[in-house]
Amino acid sequence: MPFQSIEPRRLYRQIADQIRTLIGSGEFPAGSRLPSERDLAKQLGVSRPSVREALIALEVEGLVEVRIGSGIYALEQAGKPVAATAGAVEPVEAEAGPFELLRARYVIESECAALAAKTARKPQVQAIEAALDEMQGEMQGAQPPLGGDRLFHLRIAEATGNGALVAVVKMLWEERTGPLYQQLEEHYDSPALWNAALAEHRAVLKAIAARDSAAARAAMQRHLNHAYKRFNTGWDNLK
Amino acid sequence: MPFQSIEPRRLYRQIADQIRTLIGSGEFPAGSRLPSERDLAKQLGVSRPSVREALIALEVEGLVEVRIGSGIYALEQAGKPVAATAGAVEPVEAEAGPFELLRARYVIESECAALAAKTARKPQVQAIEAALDEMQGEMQGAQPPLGGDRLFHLRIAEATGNGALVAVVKMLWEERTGPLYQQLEEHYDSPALWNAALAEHRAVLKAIAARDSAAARAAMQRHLNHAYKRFNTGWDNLK
DNA sequence: GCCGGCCAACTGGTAATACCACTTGACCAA
DNA sequence: TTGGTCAAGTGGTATTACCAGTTGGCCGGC
Repeated sequence: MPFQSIEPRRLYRQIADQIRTLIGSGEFPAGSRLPSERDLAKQLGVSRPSVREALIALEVEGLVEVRIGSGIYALEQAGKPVAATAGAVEPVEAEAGPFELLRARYVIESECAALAAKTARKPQVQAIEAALDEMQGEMQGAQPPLGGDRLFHLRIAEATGNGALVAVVKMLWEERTGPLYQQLEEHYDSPALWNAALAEHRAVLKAIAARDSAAARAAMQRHLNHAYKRFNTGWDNLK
Repeated sequence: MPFQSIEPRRLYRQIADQIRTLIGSGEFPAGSRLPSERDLAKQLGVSRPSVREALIALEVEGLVEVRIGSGIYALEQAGKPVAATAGAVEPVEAEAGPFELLRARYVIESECAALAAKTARKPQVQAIEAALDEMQGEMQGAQPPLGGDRLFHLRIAEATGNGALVAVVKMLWEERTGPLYQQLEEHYDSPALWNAALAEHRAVLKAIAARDSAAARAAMQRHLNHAYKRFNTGWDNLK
């Protein structure tokens, strides 16, 4: 019984999503003026306060600028999640956002696992175990174990004792909130796949508990490699 | 005539600032429930819609969580620079900020160099060379070649073709702005040390240009290891 | 013709109010 | 103990109104 938590997304978020999409798709180019709050409310069939709430959310995100008495203007999207970090040189091989992230995690988290195997003590190992337990608990509740999954990877980073690495892993994980990612999550969301992920997690934990640095690195590499492949099939299905 | 633009900060921002301060000062500890929207409006002397707008701004920033029918709750402040990322478990080996960062860079940038050796093409190699030239130019001007140094490491990350890795390297570099770091920079700032760093950079570049992945990794490790030691002597001198 | 000021239309800013849906906890009955 | 109901409190949304700022056109004067 795959109950997915009933979560009536609040109106202002739905409105913000729509406007965000319109800006992203070039419907409202950077610098252009959007319709007035009243017009937006009318066109969207919602009240003006709701539109205002959505606009404030977008303003905080830095997507639009509100000028009193003048109107609402779309802004340059300087700080796109990650991809927009185009350097002075053209990219070598363009890779879509989610896959970029997974490759980066492959590189970084494998080394984290290797390091953790050297530095982790009992409390750290227990913390990782607890994350696995939470993951399993979520799965028994027929929920996608996203919380436990995240916790597992963070705990390993924490076990390195290096706050900067924790911050990096956390940062990469935050990127999973993008819309593209969420579509892929759905393809990923089957009990069989999650069970596979859980088993791979256990292998990583086992290597860390055994202080086997090379094995921990290899296990994490295997895990993220599989995740990459699983996403890839989901990607193909989307097209 | 230092006119500062008359900018009547919008009400919702003022309200958000106040609440943000209260959360930051521990008045509303993480997890605690804030007064209801109606109470906040009454206490602040503003209307409820304005309070709602402020709360939505804070919600987008990740400072509070709004639960329908229940109330508003202060959240953990996860996103502080780096150090405040105290995990649920006590750190293994406490390490001061700058050394944490260098260790993290050691792990991550070594792999970046190894990857770059595989993926870099001529334009990327030339971009790295340009960064070295800039570094050398700054040194001839008797300046600490911070700009060129940063550029060198960023160019290597860009040469991997992975935007996420670029973002990570950039993020770690930003942390160099801390006060503690700057004190150390002074100790680091001698022509002899910078010349050593430049030579190490060249070794990395040579390996990447030669498509030698393992050598690139080793060269970068050597470089950051030396940086670590140089900082360490500076650290001892401080005490 | 050109410049200045005025004014009206439009825009966002804020407030007040009302009603709905949800959560919570107390209370009560089986 | 269990479950159910119910009322109070909470956030969600809509409606309405009015204020204050911006904008652009109009019209007078120079």
